[in-house]
Amino acid sequence: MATKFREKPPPVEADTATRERILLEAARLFRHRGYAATTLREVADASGIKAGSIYYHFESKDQILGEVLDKGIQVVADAVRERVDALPADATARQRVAAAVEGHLWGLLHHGDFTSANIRVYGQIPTAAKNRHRMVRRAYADYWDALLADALNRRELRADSSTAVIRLFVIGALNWTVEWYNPQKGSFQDFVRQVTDIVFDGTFRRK
Amino acid sequence: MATKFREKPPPVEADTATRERILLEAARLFRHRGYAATTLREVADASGIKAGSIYYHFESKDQILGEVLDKGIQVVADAVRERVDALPADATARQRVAAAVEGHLWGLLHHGDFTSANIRVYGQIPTAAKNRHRMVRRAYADYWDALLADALNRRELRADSSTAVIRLFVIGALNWTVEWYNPQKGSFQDFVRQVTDIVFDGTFRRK
DNA sequence: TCATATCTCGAACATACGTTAGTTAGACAC
DNA sequence: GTGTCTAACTAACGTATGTTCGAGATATGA
Repeated sequence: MATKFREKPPPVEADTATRERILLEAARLFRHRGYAATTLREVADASGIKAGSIYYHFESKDQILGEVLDKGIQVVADAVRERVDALPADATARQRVAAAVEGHLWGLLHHGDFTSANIRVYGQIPTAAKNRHRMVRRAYADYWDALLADALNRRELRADSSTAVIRLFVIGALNWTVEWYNPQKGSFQDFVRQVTDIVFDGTFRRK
Repeated sequence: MATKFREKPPPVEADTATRERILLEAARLFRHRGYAATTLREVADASGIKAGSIYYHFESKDQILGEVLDKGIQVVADAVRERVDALPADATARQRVAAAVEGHLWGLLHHGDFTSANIRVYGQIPTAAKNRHRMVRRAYADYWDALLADALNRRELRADSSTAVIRLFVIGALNWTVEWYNPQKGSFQDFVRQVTDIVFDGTFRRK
C-alpha cells in the first residue's frame, strides 16, 4: 500500500518545555542517586507528569541517559570553545589554556546536574551506552590535546610529562571540582583564579 | 530465665575466606555497575556461593556497602601514614607531602576496586549510609589538612590559595587517576614522579 | 461544528530484586 | 553415637521496576 505523505511535516520540537524538564530532572536524579537507582516514576513526579507520559517524549530510560550524558559534555565543550575563540590571534598558549580552564569550569559548575551526572554515571553504564557516548568524549579530549600540543610546541608547557598525562590529570582535577565547589565561599572568578594558578604553577614555591 | 553463657566464645572470624571474597567481588561490581545496579545474586555468583548464603556473613546489602566504603579509605590512609611516618624527623614539608602523594597513589591504585567503588558510589548512596561513613573520610581529610598547614607554616606552600582548596583540588586530582591510570604505560614509580611534579610545580614553565 | 493532532492519564504486564525461612551436610566434642 | 556448630543450599515472599496500551483531555484548523 502506498505511503501517505503529510503536506506539512509536524514541528520537530512539539513540546519542548516538558521534554527539557524531564531531561533536567533526570540529570538531577542520576547525579544524586545513580542511573539504576533512579526510577522513571521519580523522574515523572519531579517533572509534574505521570510515568507513562515519559514515553511520549522518549523511547526508553536508556535514551534519556544518552541525552543527559551528551549534554553533560556538550555544555562544557561549548563554553570552552566560545572563550578560546574569543581570544586574539596572537594570544599566548598560557592565555589559551587559561581560557579553556575557565570555560571548562564555567560549563561544569553552571550545568552541574548534567556534568556531574555524566562524570558520576559514565563509569557504571552498560558497554552499549558507553560506546554510543564515546565519540562525544573523544572529540572533546582531542580539542584539549591540540591545545596542549600547541603549548608544548611553543615551549610554554613543561616537558617532563606527556601531554596525554597532563590532559588526563588536569581535566580530571577540574571535573572533580563539581564535587566540592561551594559558590557561597567566594566568587566564581576568584575560584577560577585559584584553580588556574594551581594548574599552571603548582602548589609549592619553587625550590 | 537465666542466660547461659558459653565457656569459650566462638572464634570471632569464623570463615574469613569467603567473607573477604564477598567483599572483594562486591567492591568490583559496585565499582563497575554502581550500588543499586549490583544484585546480590551477581555478588554471590562471583563469590562461588548462592545468594541466600550471603546472609550468613552479612546482615544486609547495606552492610556490605558500608564495609566496602570504609576499606576504600582505610587502605589509602594506611599507605599514606606508613610512608610519612617512615621519614626522618627533619624531612622538609615537600618531602612529607611527596610521601603522602605516593602513599595515596599506591593505596588507590593497588586496591582499585575498593577505592574506585568508594569514589564512584559515595555521592549516590542514601543519607544514612553517608553519615555512617563520613567520620572515616573526615579523619583522612584532617590528616592532609595538618600536613598542608605545616607546609604553609614553613613557607614552603604557596599562599595564594587556602589549604582547604589545595587539599580538595589535590586529593580530587589524585583520586581521579584511578579512572585513567594505565599500568602498562610505564612504571608506577615514573607515574608517581610525573603526578608529583605536576602537583608541586604545575604544568607550565615559569613566566 | 467537526475532525485531527498533541499530550497525558491510569491500569496492567512480566520480570527481577532484597530478604526470609527451613533444611541439609559435614566437623568436632563429649 | 549423640548433640551442637558452621556454612551452605533451595524455595518462596512481597515489593518495585521499566514498559505497553487504550482511552481521555485539550487545542488547532477547516
